[in-house]
Amino acid sequence: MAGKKQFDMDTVLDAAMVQFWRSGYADTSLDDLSRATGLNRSSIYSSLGDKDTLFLRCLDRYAKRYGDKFDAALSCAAEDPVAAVRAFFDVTLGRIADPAVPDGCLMAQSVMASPALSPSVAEHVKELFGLQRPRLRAALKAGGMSDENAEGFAVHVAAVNQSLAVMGRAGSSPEQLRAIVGVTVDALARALRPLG
Amino acid sequence: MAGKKQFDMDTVLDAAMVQFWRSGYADTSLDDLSRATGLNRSSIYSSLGDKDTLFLRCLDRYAKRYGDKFDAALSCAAEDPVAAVRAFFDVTLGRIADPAVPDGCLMAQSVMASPALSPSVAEHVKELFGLQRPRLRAALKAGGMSDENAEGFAVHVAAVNQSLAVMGRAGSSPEQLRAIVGVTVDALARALRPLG
DNA sequence: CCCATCTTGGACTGATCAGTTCAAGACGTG
DNA sequence: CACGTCTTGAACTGATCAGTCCAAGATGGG
Repeated sequence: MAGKKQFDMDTVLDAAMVQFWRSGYADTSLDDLSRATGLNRSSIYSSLGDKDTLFLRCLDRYAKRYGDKFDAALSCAAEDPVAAVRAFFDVTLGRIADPAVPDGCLMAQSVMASPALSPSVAEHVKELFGLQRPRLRAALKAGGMSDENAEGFAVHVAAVNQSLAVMGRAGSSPEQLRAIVGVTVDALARALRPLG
Repeated sequence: MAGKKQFDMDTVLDAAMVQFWRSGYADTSLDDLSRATGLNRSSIYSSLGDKDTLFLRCLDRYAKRYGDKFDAALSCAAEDPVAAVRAFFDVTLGRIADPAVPDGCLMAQSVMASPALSPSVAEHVKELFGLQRPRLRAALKAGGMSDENAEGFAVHVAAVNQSLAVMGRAGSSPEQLRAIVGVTVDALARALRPLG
């Protein structure tokens, strides 16, 4: 059965990430990971490391994948910051609406569960989670916002964006999620057109 | 050692609630609960039921305690809806700042972990979590807001309020948390003074 | 065609989990 | 003072956990 790796690393990491994403770190056993990836326990250990190591890989994978999408959404911030923030929220709304992927947010639920994680993993989660605010601040400043306003809106938008996953998992409808971001986008549009 | 109950039920329920609040359902073992409450396993079972039953009691206790505070904060909505929403957020900000109580939010983290809970418990969590929105909607309508605006702001405020617990657990400072609610309160003030 | 190498599957370990059982013993009643 | 009742502590059960180990066997180089 062996001699050559019998699996595609990307496929396996995606499957593991989805498993952690759906059930969280504590409620994902190695048997769950084995079932989800199709790999045996010893194959997981030899190829992906122990549970903490694999979890960190999945966190990084998640942060990279959606971080890139967030960056792309915000890339037009200099020309149209309101459209950029709208596109930013659309990344999350699209992810929540995507039936191919769990609802919720791996980062948000890992942060919430951080007291139960090992300290080093918890620290890593918070670092990745904290990347969102500077990303937004830079975009808003590029869009012409003052330092102070950009700081305040950045943390607000990051918070609202994160809340969508919780509200979605709590059963809020897509319309309700759009209403949540609508208030923020309107406030941003007004802050950027103080003369309007 | 026995013949009469050796503990105060309120004290014990508070201790159990705090334990679930700090560590979540999955990462709270009966040994943890036994240590936190000072009660033996069999005493927990005979007096408080099994883990699910006790968890439900703690959820209800949490929802009642803070639900009452939220109601009190919103009671002045008819006269001053902006101050009411500000007071609403202050309940959460005060809770997060209170060192006597864990950061995070028992409801939010239970919702996030709901796929790992038993279906009936998950359903109960979502019901309790969903009480926030109608509470806010009624207050905003009492404050003179249109049905449509009240609905949108209610779900937005509920989302932002929930996000404070996540952001706080992720390490956001009290100033950042205030900035998050500041954007929402400003938007609300503007929506309520369309002629200003 | 053969052998060294490496993946794989499954069995195993010790720890911990939720939940049960029961004897020991403290209380209140008579 | 004696007895029934009820709480309590500790031991126990079967399941599941993360992590380890090793024989079986497929592969590719020589």
